[in-house]
Formats: sequence, structure tokens, C-alpha cells
Amino acid sequence: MTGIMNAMRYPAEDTAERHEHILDAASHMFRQSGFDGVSVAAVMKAAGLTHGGFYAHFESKDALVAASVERSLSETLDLVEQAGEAAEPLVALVAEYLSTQHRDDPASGCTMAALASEISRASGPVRHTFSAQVRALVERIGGTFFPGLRANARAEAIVTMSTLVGALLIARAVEDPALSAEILAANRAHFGVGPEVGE
Amino acid sequence: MTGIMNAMRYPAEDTAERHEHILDAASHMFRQSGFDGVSVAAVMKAAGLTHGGFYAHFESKDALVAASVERSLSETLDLVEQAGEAAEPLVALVAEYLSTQHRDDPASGCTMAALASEISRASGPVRHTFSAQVRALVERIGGTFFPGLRANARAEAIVTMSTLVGALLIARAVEDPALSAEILAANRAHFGVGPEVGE
DNA sequence: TGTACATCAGTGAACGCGCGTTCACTGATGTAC
DNA sequence: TGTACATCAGTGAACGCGCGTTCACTGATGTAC
Repeated sequence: MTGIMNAMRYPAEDTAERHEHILDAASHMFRQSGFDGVSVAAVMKAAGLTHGGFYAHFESKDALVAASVERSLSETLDLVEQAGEAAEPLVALVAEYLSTQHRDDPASGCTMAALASEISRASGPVRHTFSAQVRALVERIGGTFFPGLRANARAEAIVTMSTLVGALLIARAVEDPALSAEILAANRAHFGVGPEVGE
Repeated sequence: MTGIMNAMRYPAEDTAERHEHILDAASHMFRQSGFDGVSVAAVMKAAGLTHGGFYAHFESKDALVAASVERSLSETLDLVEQAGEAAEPLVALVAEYLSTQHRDDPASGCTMAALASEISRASGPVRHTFSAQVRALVERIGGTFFPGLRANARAEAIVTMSTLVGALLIARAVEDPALSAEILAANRAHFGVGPEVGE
């Protein structure tokens, strides 16, 4: 806490910027390759630094994981809010979430789909951060996409979220391109979203 | 192929049994802790052997992973067929799949929920095995649970599978017990399944 | 039936490797006077 | 304004550790005669 404040007091303020670069690189790399698949050295190299300096920015790799999860989930929250401004919010969300682009680019995609199973085995702080963000997401989806049915808005939001995450996850894990496309298409259709344009 | 046959020709036939023990231990341990979270030595120890002997049974750790995925997914297929014999097949499946017991015991549960994100980063053989089993699962769910609507049976099966997997995955990753229970309950209700007995 | 030999699953020490983390250092930044 | 000093992010070698895999061996099992 104060450690970070002190660390930033004397040198130029682009220390904070470098901190952001590390976090940004980590949040993308973790989604791409998993927490175990990315070393501290690899993150630092991607941020243009050497690995030894890492501990001036984060207490441990686990602290970086927790911070990354928080950051990438708040990106997902932004994405949801953005879709909420469309004419048909749910259609906009599903069309974007269950797109080939999202499937093929986990690094800048949804954290739940990319890392949920690893998060369930992660440390307390990581799971705590995840929980808080999921709660925020449920409230946001409920309020934005199902404002009509007050009582069931939360439940609908949870089911929708579950379906989207499961669909993307299985579509990614499957090797056969036809089967993967079928999984995306079936789930899109379930929400009344047609096939992708240009396919 | 013939390597295994030769390996079994001379010594007692409980070599095959030990092979099964290794595979069985691995399939449970991988679901519990992930592929990276379980060492070859740990699997062999659980099977009552020392780690050096591993390579008399499998070509590599990756080969063990592929064999484990195949085995644990065919267990899931069995579970689906079992639910298919109930009076209300879909209700039976959902009640069992989205139970606290299944959530709290990934080691003997569904492979998709436990390992899908790791499988999407795994080797060709592992993903190939996974694809084949998912295809079988879709056909089985479609035929067993949605026999009425011929045309949409596959699509319904895929959406149902996606929802179940996503729900279990998020319920496991979340730290807050109340939120986790809410996720299970909302998804159960979506399929017309009431709260668990004894809760 | 009995003895000499071949097979090979299982043992446990050893290998090279990449990991998270530590540490003595350097050098640019900011402070004191 | 100029000089001496303190701070601390960043460097890169080094640490201990666990991993997947290899290998010389052992000893029980089955074969040959």
C-alpha cells in the first residue's frame, strides 16, 4: 500500500506507467496461456524490462495474478456496458461474445472463459477478486438486459452468463472447426442471433 | 500398440491392472488439480509405484493426459446414459450435474467443467480425443433428451451442455458460498429443477 | 520335475531445465543547502 | 545556480526447487530343454 506510494514518490511518474504496462501484458498473456503457462520473466520481457525488477512492482506472482484478474474482468464489465447501449442489448452482447473473433483471441477476451477452471484452484485473494467481479457482472447484466422482469432479472442474468461462458469454452477446446462453429451457431440461435456476417 | 501387447505377454496379467490403476489415479487427479498441477511422480505414487516405471506404461506425460481425458469423458457419457433411463431424463441430468456434490468433487466429475480451458491449450492428440468425445456426447444428449424435436435435437443438446458446463465452472470458481449456491439454483430453475433436498 | 536362461515391469539415483524469488549493484531522479 | 548526498526502479547473476525424462540395476515371471 504505502510501499507503492513511496516507490512512486521520488522517481519520474512513468514508473506508474510501467506498472500499468506490466499489468496489461500479464492480463493478456495469462488469458492466452494460463497462469502456469506464463513466467514472471516472460511478462517482464513483454513489458520491456528484466525479470529482477518485478518485485519492485508486485509482492509476488500471485499478487500479479490477482491484479490481472481484476483488471481483465473489469474490461469484460466495460464490454457488457457497451453492449447495453445498443438497440437490442442482449443480441449485441451475444453476437460479440459468441463470435469467431472472440473464440480465436482469448488474450483480449473474457476472463471467465479463459481462466475459470484455474481460478477455482487459485489462492484466496484471486478467488475473492473474481467473486466480487462476477457479482458486479451479474448485477450489471441483470439491470441492463432484463430490466422488464425485475424479480427474475438476476436469475436470467446468471443463466445467460453460464450459457455464454460454457459455449465459448467448449468451442475453444474442440479441435474440429465444423463442430466448433456449430457450437457457436447453436448458442447464437438460442438467443435469436443469426449467423455471423461474412461466413 | 504392439509395444503394449509385448509388454503384457510375459509377466503376470496384473500388469494390465496396474496400467488401469495409473490411468484411474491420473484421471481423478488431473480433474482435481489440472494437468500442470499433477506430476508424473505424484500419479505413480497414488498408484502405489515409483515414478521411474511410468514409461513402461505410457510414452510421455502428454500420452497419459490424452488417455485420461478419453477415460474421464467416457465416464461422463455413461452418466448421461444413466440419466436417460430416468422418468424425466433432463431433470435427472440437471439435478445431478448442478448439485453441490458435483460442484465440490471435481475429481470424479465432468471433465469439460474441470479441464476445458486447459484442453484448449493442450496438444493435438489431447484436443482430438476431446473433440471426438464431445461429438459423441452431443449425439447422445440430443437423442436421449430431445427425441421429440428431431431437427433441433442437436442444437438443444449443445445449448444445454453449454449452460451446464458454464454454470458449474463459475459456481466452482466463485469464492462466496451464497453466490455459488445462487448460480446453481438459478440454472437448476431454468431447467425446471427445484432446490436440492436437504438444503 | 528341475535347472539355466531370457524378458521386462518396477526401482531409485541422476540428468538438464525452467521456474519464482533474492540480492549486490548501478545510475538516473530528486533533495538539501 | 551549483554541488554533495539519498533514494529506489531496474539490472542480471545466482539460489533452491520441482519437474519430465533417462538409465543402469534388480528380481519375479515365464520359456526351453
